[in-house]
Amino acid sequence: MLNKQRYNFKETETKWQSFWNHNKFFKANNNSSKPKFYCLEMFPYPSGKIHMGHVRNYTIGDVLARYKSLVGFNVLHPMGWDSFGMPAENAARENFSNPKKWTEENIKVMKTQLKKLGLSIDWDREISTCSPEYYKHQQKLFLDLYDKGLVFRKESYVNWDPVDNTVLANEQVIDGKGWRSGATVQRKKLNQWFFKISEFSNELLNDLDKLEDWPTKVKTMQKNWIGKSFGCEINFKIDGSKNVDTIKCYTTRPDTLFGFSFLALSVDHPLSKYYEQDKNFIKFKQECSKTGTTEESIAQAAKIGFKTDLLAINPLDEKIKVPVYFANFVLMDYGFGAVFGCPAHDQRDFDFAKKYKLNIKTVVKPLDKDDKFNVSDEAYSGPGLIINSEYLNGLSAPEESVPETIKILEKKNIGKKQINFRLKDWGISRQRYWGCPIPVAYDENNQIVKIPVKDLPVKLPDDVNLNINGNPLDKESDWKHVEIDGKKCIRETDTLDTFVDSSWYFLRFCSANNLSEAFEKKDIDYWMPVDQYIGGVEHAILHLLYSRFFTRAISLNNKETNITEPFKGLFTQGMVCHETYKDKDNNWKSPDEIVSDDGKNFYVKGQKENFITVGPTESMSKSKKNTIDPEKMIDLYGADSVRLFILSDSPPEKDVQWSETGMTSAFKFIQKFWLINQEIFQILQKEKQSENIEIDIFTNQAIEKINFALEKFRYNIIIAMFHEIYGFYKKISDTNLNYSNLEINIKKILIVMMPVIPHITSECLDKFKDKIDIKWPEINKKFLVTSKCEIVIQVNGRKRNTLSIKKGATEDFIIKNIQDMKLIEKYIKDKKIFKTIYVKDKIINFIIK
RNA sequence: GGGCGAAUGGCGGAACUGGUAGACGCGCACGACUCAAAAUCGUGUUUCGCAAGAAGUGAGAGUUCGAUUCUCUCUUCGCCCA
Repeated sequence: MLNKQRYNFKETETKWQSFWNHNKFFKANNNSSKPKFYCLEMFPYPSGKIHMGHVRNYTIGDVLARYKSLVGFNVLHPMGWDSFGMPAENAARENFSNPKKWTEENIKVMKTQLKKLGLSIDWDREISTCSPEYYKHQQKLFLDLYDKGLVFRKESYVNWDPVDNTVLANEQVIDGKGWRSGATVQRKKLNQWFFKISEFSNELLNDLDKLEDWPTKVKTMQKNWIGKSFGCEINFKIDGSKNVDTIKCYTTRPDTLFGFSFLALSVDHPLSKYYEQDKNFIKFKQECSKTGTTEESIAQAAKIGFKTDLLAINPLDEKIKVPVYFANFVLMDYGFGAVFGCPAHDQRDFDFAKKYKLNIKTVVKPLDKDDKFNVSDEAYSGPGLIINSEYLNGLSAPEESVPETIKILEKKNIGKKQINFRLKDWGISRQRYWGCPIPVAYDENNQIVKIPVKDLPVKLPDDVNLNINGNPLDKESDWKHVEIDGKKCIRETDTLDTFVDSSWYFLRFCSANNLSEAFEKKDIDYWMPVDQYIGGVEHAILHLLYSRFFTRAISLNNKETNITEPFKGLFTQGMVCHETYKDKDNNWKSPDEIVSDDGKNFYVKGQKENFITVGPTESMSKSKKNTIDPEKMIDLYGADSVRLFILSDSPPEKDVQWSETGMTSAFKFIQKFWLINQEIFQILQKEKQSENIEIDIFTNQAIEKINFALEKFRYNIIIAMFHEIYGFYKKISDTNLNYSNLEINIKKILIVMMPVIPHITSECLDKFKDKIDIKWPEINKKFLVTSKCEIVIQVNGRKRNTLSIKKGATEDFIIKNIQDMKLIEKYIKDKKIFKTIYVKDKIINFIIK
């Protein structure tokens, strides 16, 4: 009898992981004649432990990388750590530790965890953005961009916490209040560093069309973010001041000029200098500073204005003069810091006009309304026809009216067509310790001095006092004071936004071990672009846009590199979700804190009376306590089982629901699969029988389906195929006959299962004495076409029967067969067939009356 | 408010260019093994109906011999932007 052994996943997985490790099995070769494939998943932030989102992300990538490698590509599949950032600083402050130590410990833990998943990663290329070996190159790149004029300094607003005396990131502002102090956040001007991303607005927009392997959803999001608008600038003549003749405005709706009722300026508009002595204006400006810096907070804030003594003249009708205000909803960053107000057709202007009792004149009517249409409760911003506008009347808005108005303004020489972008320059200064130091200093005249390349990297000081308000680097006087070329200077204490670190790490992977340069031309030429980038959709805008910008910025005026798009293919995976639980006191409970006797009603462990309310399935988060620890799952069920389950239930781009039963079912499959492999291996030792063509047919068809699913990221149907494969080979194995074509086919099956469950398949393949070259099997097309087919017989489009018949039959032949067999007799009895539709080898449809 | 996407059994989800709806898994039911249970294996499982049969892919219309698939309107949900 068979000696059935239970599969010891721990032993087998450890064995293969150390085999891959020691043999550097996944080392990518920089000098290969093979075609390359660069497979990259978004690198993790080392927050402590890996979570299920990582497991899903890296499993998806690993399946692809292993598949491509088996198909014959030279695969680059690296991993690194996005290791600068605030959480390290916060954690260190709380634990009186050090961000560096905290980060390095986390990396150690998470690396071990990732290795337990059996990922096919070239660990020799591991990078960490917080290491000086990484950021010294980044500092060099920063200086290069500075020399190209793509880096500049300007005054800009930050979220200021007046209690903690510190700058807050947008996500640290919750309902307009500081996350730690709870103080109302103010806007404060600081001199900050920027990347001139706006220089590439047009390119970044137009080149989206080239990205065929990106989800359209992401492309649209980027398009909207860049926000190209067509409009015009208008010079409004100003009455009532010696200081100013005209004010320049940008608008996308010049066609509503006859509805013009006020002109609004940003408090930072150059004109504000004439009001700085005015107490009321100072008070107003202070009031404005209470509004946050995000677009959302500005949109939600109550609209307030400060009326000046100026009057703006309507360029289309000089008799009309309207007041000029300073207003809190106008930003200096957009247009020229001045907007013309047309309350009837812009909700913001409408709110403002209501508040200050300004004229509201309707100049556009919806198509289904008559000329007496009047805006009353809210602005109308939809399409329509122009009314109440003299010579513009009757034009369709906006498609005819906008260009026509621009033409008129241009003729009068008071305006011109202009294109505007919503995309603003990228502010990269952070008033934080745990980030890449900006490699510049300031001399005694406060002039910028670049740190000489020979002095790079500018290293972060190791031990700093984090328990102070503001940027810890400001207080490091030893570090701050530096002598450059004999001049006494003070270092820049701002550090770089961590998005900078991740904007070029994919280039570094190509030459990860080159100590002197960030990357080498020949490596980039070979590996770039990333063939498949995989990550969460939450990075669809910023990270991807910044990376696209940075790649272009590096290539600008650079003879060495001329790449523009870093990521040829993009795939965004869904989140991992789990049910949520609350106890009777409304506290979140984690899945391992609760138990059930009947599988329906849950209570808190050890407290039978404390019943649990099962909440909706939501993405795993610590705050809702609905997380599952991947390492526990790997220890309990093994990496292959976890990989199998995380791919099995939903298509990768959709959210997947974690379930204990799903997990155990994957585990059971691995066990069953091991047993059947043992059985088949025993059978293969027996005397050979004739061949069984069904095995070839099934196997080739299964591989065909798997190939298709792999190319389209339909990984869940691969898992479904695995179950079918099991079912088929179970039947074969039950015959207990060693068909002469069994061995060759079972080997093929083991290979195509490798990308998903690499450990168990490696172990099974290893049992065969004649070690085969493990390559992705070719499909033998002759097994894909079968000689017979089933014709569906329909009557009036409804399926009534089927007919199994040789392929290629004629319509007459089929009709004869059907009539002979009386297959559909009762449906066509006493009826007349007046039409027959026949699709060869598929369907025959009788139309009767 | 705008943009994008989705909606299929008790549940997660299959169905390539319009051509047998519900693959595969979970759950459930029954059976085998067992003193019993768990585990395992087998069978069944869209709904209504004893059956013949009928209905059926969010709702409604349209195109078609034939629509989960294409077009239009609507509803609900999700994501992003405001």
